[in-house]
Amino acid sequence: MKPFLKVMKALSDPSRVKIMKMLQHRELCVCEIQSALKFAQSTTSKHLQILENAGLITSKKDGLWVNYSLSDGSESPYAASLIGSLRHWLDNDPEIQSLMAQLPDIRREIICKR
Amino acid sequence: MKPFLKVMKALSDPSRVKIMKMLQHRELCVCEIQSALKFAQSTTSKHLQILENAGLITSKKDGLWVNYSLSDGSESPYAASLIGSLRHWLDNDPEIQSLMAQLPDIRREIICKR
DNA sequence: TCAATATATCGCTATATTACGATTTATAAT
DNA sequence: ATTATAAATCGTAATATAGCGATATATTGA
Repeated sequence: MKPFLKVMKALSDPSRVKIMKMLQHRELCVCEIQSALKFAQSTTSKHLQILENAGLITSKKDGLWVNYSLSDGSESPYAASLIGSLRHWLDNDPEIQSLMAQLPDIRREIICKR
Repeated sequence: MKPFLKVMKALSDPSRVKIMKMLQHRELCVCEIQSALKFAQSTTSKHLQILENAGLITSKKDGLWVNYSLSDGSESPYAASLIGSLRHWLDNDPEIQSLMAQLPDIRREIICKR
């Protein structure tokens, strides 16, 4: 039951759902997500840990950056199913849409270096 | 986003997942569910309200009893999808299995009347 | 080696959730 | 009408979650 609940809990938070939707478009580093959601760095990192622990996203280190992307779902059938459903869900949500609109402007070379 | 989050939150609690799995087998009244989960009546009722509010279950009054059953999903596409997935998910979970084993013995005529 | 940058983790506070008992409401039977 | 039963709602305490700033860790470049 735990793996299932992890996926449900992970997707019970609007910020984490937003992260999932952003990652549908491209992989992102922590500071890009932080900038998009206007959260503290620690908060952003925590959300990412929760999503990763549920098997919904994966991370790949690249020098100083950690790139997060959608998981292939091999870790959890529940994650796999929800990742698939989320691809077409919530695209018409106004909050998601405005977030997607600003996504092209969020580039690590410009946004990061604090 | 709210309707989606309601479904995810509703399914983030192990007791509510158990209720969903029990309702796959047959409709149940509050005191039957209460007896199966060993919860106080108010706690049981609250869980049912949360599931119903998410569009995952529906209720039908029959005299003193309120019978709860799985929703047809027409209220929420997210609920519809998860109701479908849950039909085959978690059947091998030990907690779910032992709950299902005792389900035949939980009958309102015997259990209720407190 | 030292400084700068990106991320992760820790400690704390505010808020949300879960559980209970007590009370209220609705229905049925006497 | 009165009593009994099933369920819903209210108030409250315990626990979990989300957010932040401060700190620790890891990597890069000078």
